[in-house]
Amino acid sequence: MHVQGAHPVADLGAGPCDRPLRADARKNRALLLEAAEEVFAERGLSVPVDEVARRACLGVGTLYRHFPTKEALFVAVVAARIERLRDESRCLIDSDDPGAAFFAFAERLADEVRAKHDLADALAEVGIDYKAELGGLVDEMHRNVQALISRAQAAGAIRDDLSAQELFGLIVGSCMAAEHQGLGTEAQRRMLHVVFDGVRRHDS
Amino acid sequence: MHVQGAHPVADLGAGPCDRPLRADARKNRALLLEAAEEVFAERGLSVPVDEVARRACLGVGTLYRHFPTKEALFVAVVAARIERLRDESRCLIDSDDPGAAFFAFAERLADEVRAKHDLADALAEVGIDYKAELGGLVDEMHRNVQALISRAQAAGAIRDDLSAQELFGLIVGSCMAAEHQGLGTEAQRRMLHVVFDGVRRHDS
Amino acid sequence: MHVQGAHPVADLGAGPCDRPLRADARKNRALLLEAAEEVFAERGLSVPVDEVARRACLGVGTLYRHFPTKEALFVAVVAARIERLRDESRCLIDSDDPGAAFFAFAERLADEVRAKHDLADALAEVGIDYKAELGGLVDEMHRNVQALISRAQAAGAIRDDLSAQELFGLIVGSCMAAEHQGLGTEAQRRMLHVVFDGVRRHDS
Amino acid sequence: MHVQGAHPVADLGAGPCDRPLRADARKNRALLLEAAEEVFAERGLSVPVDEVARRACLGVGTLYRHFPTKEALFVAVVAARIERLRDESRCLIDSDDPGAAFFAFAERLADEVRAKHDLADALAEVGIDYKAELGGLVDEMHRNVQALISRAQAAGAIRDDLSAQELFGLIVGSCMAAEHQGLGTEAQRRMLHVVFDGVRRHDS
DNA sequence: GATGAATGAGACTTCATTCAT
DNA sequence: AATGAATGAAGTCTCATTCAT
Repeated sequence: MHVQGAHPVADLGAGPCDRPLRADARKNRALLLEAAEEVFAERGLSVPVDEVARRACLGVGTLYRHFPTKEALFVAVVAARIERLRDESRCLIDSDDPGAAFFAFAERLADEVRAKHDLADALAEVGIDYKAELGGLVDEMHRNVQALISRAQAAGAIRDDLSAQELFGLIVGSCMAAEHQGLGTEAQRRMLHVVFDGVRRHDS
Repeated sequence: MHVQGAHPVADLGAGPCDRPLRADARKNRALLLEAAEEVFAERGLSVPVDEVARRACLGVGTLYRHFPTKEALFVAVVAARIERLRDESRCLIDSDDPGAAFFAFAERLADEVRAKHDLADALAEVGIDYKAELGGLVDEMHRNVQALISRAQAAGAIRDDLSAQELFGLIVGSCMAAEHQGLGTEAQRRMLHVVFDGVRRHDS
Repeated sequence: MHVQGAHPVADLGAGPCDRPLRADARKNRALLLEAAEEVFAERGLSVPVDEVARRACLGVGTLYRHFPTKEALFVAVVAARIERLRDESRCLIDSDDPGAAFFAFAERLADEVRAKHDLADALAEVGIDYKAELGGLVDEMHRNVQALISRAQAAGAIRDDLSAQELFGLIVGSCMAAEHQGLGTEAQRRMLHVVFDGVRRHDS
Repeated sequence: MHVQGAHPVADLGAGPCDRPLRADARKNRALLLEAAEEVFAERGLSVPVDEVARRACLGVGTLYRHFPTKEALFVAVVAARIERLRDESRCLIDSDDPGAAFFAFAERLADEVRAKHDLADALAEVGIDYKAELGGLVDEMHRNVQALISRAQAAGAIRDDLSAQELFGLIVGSCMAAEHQGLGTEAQRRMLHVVFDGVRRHDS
């Protein structure tokens, strides 16, 4: 899933550390990130940090050694997800079928959002608060997605007036709402297809 | 706790009440609801209740006399909004142009959601948590909207596979996401039109 | 002990409140201040605020309603003491025997400091951090003391090169140190008299 | 815990050690003491131990190997300073001019205290808490200072009712207070001279 | 009925100390 | 012996809710 080298999760929020983290520390960091992702997804951003620590079977202190703030932890969770999407979008850019590539990514984005409502909040809030902190990561992903869009538009597969931001808004928003309303998979699928149909080129 | 008929949470001056509150009490209740709507819209659901009381120029005690719980206050705010939408949808049902009526309501819903992010959360969460508490109110509104949809479908204006819930999800979701991302009015408008295009009948 | 009207303790840190505090609230505020004075004196500034609250037989919440911050509480304690000294110094200004008045105040200051080592810290720190917060209070007291000094100097009772600040430093410092070293009353008295002798006019 | 002779806490390179630490260990111990002295002086006793370790470019673990407790580290810092003063006072005892020797030491003590507010706290608290732990060190210094005082008294240079403890109290206290009040060097000098004048023999 | 003071559980965060590497 | 990651008790502060005035 991680396409290129090293420790892609660790390069955000950890600051510039000369030597890589010790083996156990890296494992714990990953445990914490995983636990946080789960817990935030299950119970929203208002869960106490102690809960995250407990889920990771670690002390709060450890959590705070890795993430100096609850917000930092959250940002790191979001960053990990954005990284995944960035990498996946990059892989799709060179596809032979730009339309298919576009919709594949859109589906993938929807998958990621579904059942993970904090990413929804997160991506939604990224545009406002976290853009600074997530640095170029969001921009990179946006550039990739914009490329997917442009190529799909050039191929005549989708409408011309659509930006990456709007695409994110539509998909994230619909999934988020669907989930909050407790709609079943079927209804979610229909909603997504309404969006897809809206995105497709019309001759109206 | 609810003593008399119908939808006791919502009657803030709309319909005639079986045993009406004293004049000043009713005024205070209205003040509180108004303040709560404002404050929740501005700062989200996490504002302290004291803030709501202060905005209404009343003591917390008074607030708690009218609403036994912060949640109850919130439900009442949501209820008031749903009532408005219910009434507006009812008025549109008998329109001569079902397609136009449908889109008019959809625009109206989007207006209501825009810049009121708590209603977004609220409507979104209604499907899950508050359905019970909001009693038939949501159902009524849904029935009205379903009627709008059916008539628009019969008139060939919109696609056949669309339920009221999905419509809500799409509109609420896109507005909510647009707002959170800080997108401008123009982008929001484009997103909404993507949804509208998706909702329209296609011959694909 | 309070020379002029009303509630001299409450007019610091409470902000401008139109109507005076309710009777019980004022009582509790006083209880808290008293408890804080005691507890700080006994165990230094590092006591948990909970301890202060417990001593006052009140909840922490109440403490925080009256003093928004641990520091604010501390400032209020200091303020109460400075008020006392300000008032006492004012009373001594018009004495017929400026030298005696000066030494009387100096003794009084020493009494206040002795066995209250937080005032020591407090007065000491006033010059740096709290000057802003204690507003004119410290200045008022300093002006009074400066007047005492000037009159005593004019009367030839004390040396010419002495400012109020230095006087405070000498007295507070010696008492504080004496107390910390666990010196007995006798030694403290001797130290104070060394200072007094140093302060007196010499013909050297 | 203290295995061999005399004043085991203080031997950081001063005297010959019965079973000397390995060269690097001794260097680390010295680094830590130096760092602690600096850091405590700059930021007070409340600095985290990690800060001391970082300043010494060592791990906390190393710190704890040398000093079993934060308090132990602090005691060691104080001990080092007291040793210096002890040695200096010893050198002055045989001076030809006991009065000058006395005031020289007093100035020296003031220098040591000035701008090192932890020694102030430390020396002040020595009398209470650390006396036991610092073993005979303080006593030795006190004996030396007492000798200085006695000789100066015999020479008629200073008043007869002055003990070493009181001298310390006066000097430490005035410097400490001066520093806390943020008084400039000039005011500090004046305060010290008031004390000196008080200490001198008067024929009053 | 209205007021706002009181309450205290619980949130986030720090830091002295221990222990695996 | 050195390192720095882990620990968790304890501290400050918030806020939903109750209750005396």
